[in-house]
Amino acid sequence: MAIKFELIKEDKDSKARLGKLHTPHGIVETPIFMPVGTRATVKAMTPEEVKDLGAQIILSNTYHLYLRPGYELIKDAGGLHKFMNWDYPILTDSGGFQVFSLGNLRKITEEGVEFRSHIDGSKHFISPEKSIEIQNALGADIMMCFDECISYPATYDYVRNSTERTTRWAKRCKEYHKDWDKQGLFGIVQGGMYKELREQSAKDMIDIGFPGYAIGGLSVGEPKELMYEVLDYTTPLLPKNKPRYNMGVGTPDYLFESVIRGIDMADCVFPTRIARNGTVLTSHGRLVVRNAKYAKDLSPLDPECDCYACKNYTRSYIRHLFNVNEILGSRLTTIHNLYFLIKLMENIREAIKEDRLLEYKNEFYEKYGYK
RNA sequence: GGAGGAGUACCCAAGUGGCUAAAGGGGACGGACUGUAAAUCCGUUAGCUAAGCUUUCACUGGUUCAAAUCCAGUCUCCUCCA
Repeated sequence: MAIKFELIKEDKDSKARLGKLHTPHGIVETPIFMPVGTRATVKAMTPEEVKDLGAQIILSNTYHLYLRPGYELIKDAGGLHKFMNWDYPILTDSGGFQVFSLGNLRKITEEGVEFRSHIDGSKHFISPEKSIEIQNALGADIMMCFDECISYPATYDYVRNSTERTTRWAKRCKEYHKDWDKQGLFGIVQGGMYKELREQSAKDMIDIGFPGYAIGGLSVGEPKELMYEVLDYTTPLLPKNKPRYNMGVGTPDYLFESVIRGIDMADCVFPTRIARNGTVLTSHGRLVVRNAKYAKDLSPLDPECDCYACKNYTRSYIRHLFNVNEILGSRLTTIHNLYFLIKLMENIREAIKEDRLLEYKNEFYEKYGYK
């Protein structure tokens, strides 16, 4: 089996876990934050930089790579790892999120999803089998089942029908995938914000059986308390000896709250996206570095940070770069934000190890300015 | 000296009697961003005691119920001819 999860320790005050995720391209320490590199690149970063920031695994995307450059090209290039020069673990999303994000550009049927390309409007059809075929060609260590990420709010009937279909699709994904020594495949629990449907979905996914389970359909616009509530009752349903992945969360509070509820993995475009838009995460909260008030501020983005950007550059300089639309601005803020979350997860792992996660969380929240 | 053209908000620029505190860009300022249709998107950008009121389209005066828009004069700039 390509994917093995080693549970090292459980936190005494919460459901947090410390673990090691074994993959064909190395071991990932959990809980982990995974930077997103949708189009075979973590935007603005070289893979070497991503690695130097401490990233252990990155995400990429089936739908985007299928459209461009095409999965056969990547297969011929020796797979995604080789193609993008990243020799560490990769997880590919199935295209399921695009069923959500592409809105009226897609049509869902039992067979699969018809997409209108967001690039040129051309029609494409992705079924569970097709998604796995593409992901097999890409060769990521961890593949995701093709699912529908349901938007919020959604009616009970819609969620039930969609979730049941996601379950049928998961079976088809599992059946289609052959080489389990080379690549793992995770199931995705859906069920919207309905407890009963989450429970059913979790049970169904476990019955099908995967080396890891994700909780999908969260962080789609629902109030955060609702997300925490869903995590509260969904996470404990998942097997202890398998990794649990909360898809699409990446603010510090979401990460803390997920980990505390027993989540091992998370990914998010948040740090890289807001970085390119001129916002950074700091130990004292978010800071919009392109704001005028930093024009003459010669301090680093975060005085308590020892990332490359903070060690070498000032807010004033980085604001200037944004002001004149120089690409280095985005690069520096991206470096900082990724480092910030990677370091945060490192601290979280350390805190779990020392049984002081909740203390650490409280300290962090207070300083960051949460609540 | 002669002929023609132009002066609009921070900048460029549309508008040539009422629906114009004035289109559209840019800039500036602020906000959003959560399995990436994103180096994107949204909002504000004359002043105020902001419902409303007051002062604006080079300047001065005039015509009109009503003027950025019409008329007269003045100033400034541009092009061409001497």
